[in-house]
Amino acid sequence: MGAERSRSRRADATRERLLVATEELLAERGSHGAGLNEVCARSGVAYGSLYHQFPDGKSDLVATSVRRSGAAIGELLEVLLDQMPLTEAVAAMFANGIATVERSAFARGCPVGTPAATGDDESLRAAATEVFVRWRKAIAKSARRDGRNARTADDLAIALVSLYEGALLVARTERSTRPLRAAAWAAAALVSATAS
Amino acid sequence: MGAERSRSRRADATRERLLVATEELLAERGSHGAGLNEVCARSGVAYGSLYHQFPDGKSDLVATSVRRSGAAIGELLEVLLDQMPLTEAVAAMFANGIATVERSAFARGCPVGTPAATGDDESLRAAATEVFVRWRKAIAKSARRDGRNARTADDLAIALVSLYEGALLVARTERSTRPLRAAAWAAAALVSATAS
DNA sequence: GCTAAACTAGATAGAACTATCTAATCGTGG
DNA sequence: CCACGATTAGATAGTTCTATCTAGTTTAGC
Repeated sequence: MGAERSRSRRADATRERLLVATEELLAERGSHGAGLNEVCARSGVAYGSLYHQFPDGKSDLVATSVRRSGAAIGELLEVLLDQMPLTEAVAAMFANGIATVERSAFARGCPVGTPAATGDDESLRAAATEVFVRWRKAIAKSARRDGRNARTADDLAIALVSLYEGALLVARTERSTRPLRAAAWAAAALVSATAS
Repeated sequence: MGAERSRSRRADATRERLLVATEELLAERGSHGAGLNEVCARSGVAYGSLYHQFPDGKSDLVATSVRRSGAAIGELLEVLLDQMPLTEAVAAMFANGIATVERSAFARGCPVGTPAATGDDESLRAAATEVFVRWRKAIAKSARRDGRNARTADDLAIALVSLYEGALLVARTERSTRPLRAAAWAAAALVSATAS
């Protein structure tokens, strides 16, 4: 799979700036609300460059952004799960979610879930699905290590991802971290309730 | 508050058709993805009528739709919570969510959460917040009846709403009811884990 | 049944968005 | 250090979106 084509340093920097701006906008307004004009304005990259870097246009840019954001969060999650027990890693992820919404004054939600919520585009949907599956697999693996059976571990992992996404959505809507704190508490209760 | 201005039967029917179409589109694509053109096309109502019925335009239409959908779901929830124990009512709500996404072939999510996820509009945000608060209050009341203290009841209620919204989002993204089934299982576990 | 108000219809203006195209600039291998 | 491919810039075309405007139709009260 996908050995990345080598690119110049300059091009990489441009891609990076475009993807950062796209990720922000997607987390704020979803896929329909993220206009390419604003992506360019925020990133300081010219319109033409966008289509050079992402020849398939918006669809390409959005799917790449979702995969990238999702991979970054996934890596963090995997590192945490390797270093500490499930309970603590889950708590850390919710703390991270709280930090995200607070830093942006409740403007930004999840850079994967927010665009996925509104996406009528198949490549976006596929990218978001891959991301959710990766997250879930990492959690399920840790849950099995603690002695849970495969089915319980999977269900727990899926529920934790859903809870995280939902709590970010509600928190951003209500402009309050309370939903995230309540969800973190519930996640902990869920983890211990399903402990072997 | 708000005694509704009396309206003709015809006007009520027009409003109704507009709101139904808007609710569908919002649940499918969020607020930015729901174009007024398509609202009119789906409802068979002319463009001008829309602005007669909703003089403040899209903002007005969307907020009204969110409030209406939210009230309908809230009423169902309240009725269920009055008729059966919390566990069963929660299970019924998740079953209802499964039916919704299946009936629409995974095209529609929550008519409140989906637009809220992408909303940069204050009236939409306020409407969605009211809806979430209503749902949560109904659940918390039932949870307190079962002997939970106020804090636990509130946190449980908030978490259940978040879990529901997140599971709908993930289920629609993955085109699978599995996230909703896992979330229903987790919700039941959460309810019994917090039982007095 | 007639009149006035409420409602509906469809055209249109103006802004925003995606995508494309041409010219200019950069930077790296020979 | 020069020449050529890779990259960037900004203008522009064609859609689609929101909102408004004017004319026509229906409903309800007297």
